Amino acid sequence: MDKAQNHLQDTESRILRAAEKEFFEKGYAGARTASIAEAAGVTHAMLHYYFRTKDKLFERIVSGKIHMLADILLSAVGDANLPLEERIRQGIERHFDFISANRDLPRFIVNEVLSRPEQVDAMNRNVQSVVNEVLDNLQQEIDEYAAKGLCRRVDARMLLIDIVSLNVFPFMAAPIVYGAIGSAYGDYEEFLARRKRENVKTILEKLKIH
Amino acid sequence: MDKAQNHLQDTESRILRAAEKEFFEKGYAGARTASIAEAAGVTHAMLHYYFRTKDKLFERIVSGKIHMLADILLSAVGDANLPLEERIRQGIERHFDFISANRDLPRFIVNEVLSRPEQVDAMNRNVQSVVNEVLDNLQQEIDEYAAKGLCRRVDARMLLIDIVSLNVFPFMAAPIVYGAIGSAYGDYEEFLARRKRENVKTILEKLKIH
DNA sequence: TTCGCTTTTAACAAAATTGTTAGTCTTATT
DNA sequence: AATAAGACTAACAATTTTGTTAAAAGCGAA
Repeated sequence: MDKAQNHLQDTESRILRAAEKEFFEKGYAGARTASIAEAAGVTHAMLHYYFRTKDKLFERIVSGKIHMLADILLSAVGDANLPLEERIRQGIERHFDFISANRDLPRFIVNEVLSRPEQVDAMNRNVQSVVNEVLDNLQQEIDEYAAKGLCRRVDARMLLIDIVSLNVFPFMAAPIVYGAIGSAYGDYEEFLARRKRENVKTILEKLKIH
Repeated sequence: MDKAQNHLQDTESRILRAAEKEFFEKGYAGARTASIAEAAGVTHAMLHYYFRTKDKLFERIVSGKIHMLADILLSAVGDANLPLEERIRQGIERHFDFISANRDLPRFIVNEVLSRPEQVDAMNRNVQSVVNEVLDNLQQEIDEYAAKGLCRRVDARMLLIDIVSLNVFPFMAAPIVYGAIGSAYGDYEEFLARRKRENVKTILEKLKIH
């Protein structure tokens, strides 16, 4: 061990965990450094000792989350040996499951990251190349299938926006979407399972030749 | 006139306009009453004179916006004489145009309203009855068409969630969606026009019998 | 004009919030 | 054990932010 280890977890990571929770729930402006320290079970000054300022602590959280986004995009690409339809189904489901496992991440990104132009730039720089690569491959595969008459020649970029929109929005607006409509399908988890199937169906329908 | 009219606009509405802008841009926690007063061109104390507290001013803005949501839903219902497909197309387009004309409204609602449970309840109470009425009518019409073999028997509730998701998400996440993908289609307005057509197509595809 | 009401101002008060600092405690190493 | 480095605490300072208040100014009606 290159560091002294405290009983349960070291102070720095306790602060980070508490900070993530606070920033996710209240946003940057609404978050209080004192609340973070209290939730982490440390004195207020420790937060400044480890991270200097509220801003630097926030940046640290954000940069971790931005990396998650690139990761999930790549991991959703899936197995190149599968037939196109199956790959797309798998991609949609993996993306949906990721959002489901990180339910307040989209709102955090949209609210806190997108309102800071510098971070939008950083994010686009990080994401754009991998997105374009994924999209170019997908488009090529769609075109090949279409040439053989196996699917329609749809636009891969539009398809990606469709998928992300369908998967993400119901989580972001969950209290209204479920409150006003979704509750007709049972409890929240049942509703989500239904949405997941529906989204796969919606997207595959666009590809299918009838 | 029952009130003295100042040169351009009375103080109260100038504060309201400035407040809406500030709350939309920075959220409740990030908004500063001093900035609002300055932007409105009045002294800081006037804000408290007219609205007592920052909170009451915020509630006033929110309640106006919640009413807009119910209105657009109803106005998107459209002309009952049109054939089903045309009505749905019109509904999607009207909804899209409304969001396009109020581009930061969705983010405001999701960020600021959905994080306050009392307001979510208020909103659901306001919206739920009209949503259910609209949905019941739509479902009935879909079923009639389906019985005649004119369309597929799709679930109206799922369809509504699809429409709202497809229309709203690209606006909420505009900086990434356009920055990473959309810019391939030209300028932002061109991209939006393309998205609008694409969304109509996606939804109608779900209904179509091939 | 004078009276009474609303609107506006400037200064102030109270609380909250971020950040600092001087000094103490702990711990590993020699 | 002595030392030095890092971890930690408590108290404090500076600023920001919301909200108040007492008095002044504006304005219509009697």
